[in-house]
Amino acid sequence: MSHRPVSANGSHGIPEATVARLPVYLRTLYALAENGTATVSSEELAVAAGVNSAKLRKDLSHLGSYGTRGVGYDVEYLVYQVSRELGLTQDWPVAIIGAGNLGRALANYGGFASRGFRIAGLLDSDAAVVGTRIAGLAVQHSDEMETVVRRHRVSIGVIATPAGSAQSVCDRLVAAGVTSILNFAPVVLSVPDGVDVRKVDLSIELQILAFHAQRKASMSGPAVQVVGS
Amino acid sequence: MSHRPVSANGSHGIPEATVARLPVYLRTLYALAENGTATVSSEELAVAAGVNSAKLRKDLSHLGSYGTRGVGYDVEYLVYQVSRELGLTQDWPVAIIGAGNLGRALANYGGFASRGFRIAGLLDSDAAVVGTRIAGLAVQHSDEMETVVRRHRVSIGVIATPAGSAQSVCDRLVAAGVTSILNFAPVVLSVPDGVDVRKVDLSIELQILAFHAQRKASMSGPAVQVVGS
DNA sequence: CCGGCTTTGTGCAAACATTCACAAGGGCGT
DNA sequence: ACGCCCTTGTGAATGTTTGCACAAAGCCGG
Ligand SMILES: NC(=O)c1ccc[n+]([C@@H]2O[C@H](COP(=O)([O-])OP(=O)(O)OC[C@H]3O[C@@H](n4cnc5c(N)ncnc54)[C@H](O)[C@@H]3O)[C@@H](O)[C@H]2O)c1
Ligand SMILES: NC(=O)c1ccc[n+]([C@@H]2O[C@H](COP(=O)([O-])OP(=O)(O)OC[C@H]3O[C@@H](n4cnc5c(N)ncnc54)[C@H](O)[C@@H]3O)[C@@H](O)[C@H]2O)c1
Repeated sequence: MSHRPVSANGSHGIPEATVARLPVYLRTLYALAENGTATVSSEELAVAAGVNSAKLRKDLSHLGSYGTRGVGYDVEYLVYQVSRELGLTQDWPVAIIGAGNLGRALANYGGFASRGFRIAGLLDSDAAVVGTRIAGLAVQHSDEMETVVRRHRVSIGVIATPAGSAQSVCDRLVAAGVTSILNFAPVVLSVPDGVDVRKVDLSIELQILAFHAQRKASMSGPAVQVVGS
Repeated sequence: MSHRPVSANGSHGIPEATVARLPVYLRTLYALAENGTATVSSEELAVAAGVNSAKLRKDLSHLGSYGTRGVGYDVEYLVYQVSRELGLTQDWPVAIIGAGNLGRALANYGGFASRGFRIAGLLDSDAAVVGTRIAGLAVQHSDEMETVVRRHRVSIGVIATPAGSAQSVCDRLVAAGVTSILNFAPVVLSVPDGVDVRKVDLSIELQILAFHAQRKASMSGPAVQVVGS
């Protein structure tokens, strides 16, 4: 997903690749903290997070100099710093549009609320679904989208409708003031500048796996190997 | 560049970034085909897929020279070529481990089977769930994992269990012969060389969105708009 | 058959990302 | 108080991805 190339490398010059890894570090740090670990070296943390330790250090160095040479990082302190950088010290109201199979699974997902993401609304256009309660939340009609977004100051919208409705739902969310969208529908959404879209696409992930699986298979399988040279 | 004389280039040269975009192009091409479009230019396809047209052309050039200068690409032919490259001309049996909220949503997901991915098994360790039918499939006990993987020659496994079980499920899948894993559990899986893991993590995506949302908020909010004192 | 128009395929340079390798810094044992 | 040992933070080297810009190539109208 290409984002705008961030106009100027202002005070916040954190590379996109780093931003994408910070949540992984954070999760790893939480696990360590729960485990009673007070201090961790870049090497240990890197192994636990599945990355190279130099990369981890460089990533963390973008947030500031929070380690102690010869010792490592204070787990609790680093949790705080990473959380702050990611904006997790505040609450983020989220609206989920589409209460089908996926929308319901998302609403039921505990890990959702666990990091400050609060479901402010669960909307659907199907009258048969509206009014039912999911995870303690009553499904609202999607006519309420604008109202919900404004009342709860929702800035993050999750699209879990069929592909055909995704763009129009997206447009409405944006018009209502949402500036960040997580899209589960298999379509490329088009949005105005200033709005961030991230997609989660099961089918794409499987196809990427299939590509590599095929490559592996043609290696050890039939004798169709090494032609080039 | 040294001109490799022949053969389609099955040789291992497609950049990872390209591989990740091919499924998007493929989806876009299917939409065009359904729409009756027979031929498409790189510019049109690029816009529909949400990428730069030079990038698209370079991506496609890795598969071979399938365009016609002055005209564009034949949609149907390109669908075939991209599909072949991704390994979608064959069937990929998939096993889903964990038939909870997410596992059930996945099993019910139509787009799953639509590209040659066939659910060969849906497994769970909970006796209360085993035996129930989901999307026409009986949930099997996870003791059957090895049997299912071997009998159906499953090479792609989908992990939809709680985080705590994910690594052990992963180990068993790998031991049984699975070499590609799609992981929905919020943990870093460790696997031997030769095994591919891709993760889908809702929580990470939200945190990335929160980071950018925070930055946007601090732009227009308080007078941080550096203008030069 | 030719010249003009359009669009591909790619050389190249810049931007971005990863990794190595080590000097600088800091704690700890003596 | 000192020096040893460990680990951070980062310059520099290397690798990857992007996007521009344009020559080469194919179609079409005349
Ligand atoms: N289920 C999965 O595992 C899965 C996986 C990957 C992607 N997806 C994608 O996620 C999306 C949802 O999948 P699903 O399985 O939940 O589908 P679903 O059909 O079960 O649910 C879709 C819901 O959206 C509602 N809806 C339709 N149009 C709407 C609108 N304009 N406004 C509000 N609500 C609307 C429908 O009433 C329905 O309840 C689809 O785009 C699907 O391709 C699903
Ligand atoms: N629900 C979501 O929207 C969502 C979103 C993102 C990530 N996730 C992650 O996906 C995973 C599944 O989420 P869920 O909401 O479906 O949870 P869930 O609790 O509803 O389902 C988990 C299922 O896995 C089964 N299970 C547990 N251990 C097992 C084992 N060893 N072998 C086989 N099956 C086993 C359980 O019996 C249960 O049926 C979790 O790791 C969760 O963090 C879920």
